Parts: sequence; structure tokens; C-alpha cells
Amino acid sequence: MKNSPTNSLYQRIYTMVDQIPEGYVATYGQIANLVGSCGARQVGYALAALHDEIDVPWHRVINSQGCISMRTRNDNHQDQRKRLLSEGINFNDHETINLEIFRWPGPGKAP
DNA sequence: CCTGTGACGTCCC
DNA sequence: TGGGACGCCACAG
Repeated sequence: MKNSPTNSLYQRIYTMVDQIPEGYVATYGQIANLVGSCGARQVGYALAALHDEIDVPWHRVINSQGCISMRTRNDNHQDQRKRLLSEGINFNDHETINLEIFRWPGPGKAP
């Protein structure tokens, strides 16, 4: 990676996800909004290409519905749920997360 | 170079 | 209230 603008986009997304504090989650659209110049799909695509060896809390990224999205490559969504529980994030009866509480940046951003 | 697809989001019925 | 279809942008073949 030298100076490829596309690669910077990935790095930007990875960095943004890495900024998510423990115990909080962010949505694809939110990450896309913070990064800008990209749609929510690119965020998911970037995370899909993410390597396990990279220390990025990809499990803290979910969709606007507050639930874990299914990926075509592997069914790690179950493992993701366990990781989120380990982070202190609770799920509802419908396998959904209360974004009103765990959403990042969270209410702290708005007065 | 062009086409297809994808860990989503939003609008419409 | 719920389900379906379209759109955005980047990457891979």
C-alpha cells in the first residue's frame, strides 16, 4: 500500500472501527457517514476483506436494524454474537441490539 | 474496459 | 406493519 486512494478508504474504515470503544457498537451506515465518500456497502465489503490477524473489532459493527448481518463466506455471526456479549453488549429476544444504548459515538455526542 | 456482485440503506407498495 | 425492489460505490474476474 503506497498511496492508493482506494486502499486509504479501507484503512480509514479499519481505523474508524478501531475507534469504537469496548461495550459500544456502530452501524455500517454510521461508519460510512463518518468516513464519508462511500456507501454502507463499502464498509461491509471492507470488513469482509478484513483479516483475522488484524486487531479490529469488526464484531462491533452491525446494521441499522441492530442485528448481525449474515455473510456469505462463513457463519461467524454466531461467534460475533458471543464476542459482543463478552464486551458487555446485551441482545433482545429477537437477536437484536438496543442501538439507543450501545450506539457509538452515542448520546454523549449530542447534548 | 466492462460486467457482476456484495457483512447495507432507504424508499415504495 | 411487513415485505419487496432499487440504488450507491468499490473490488474481483
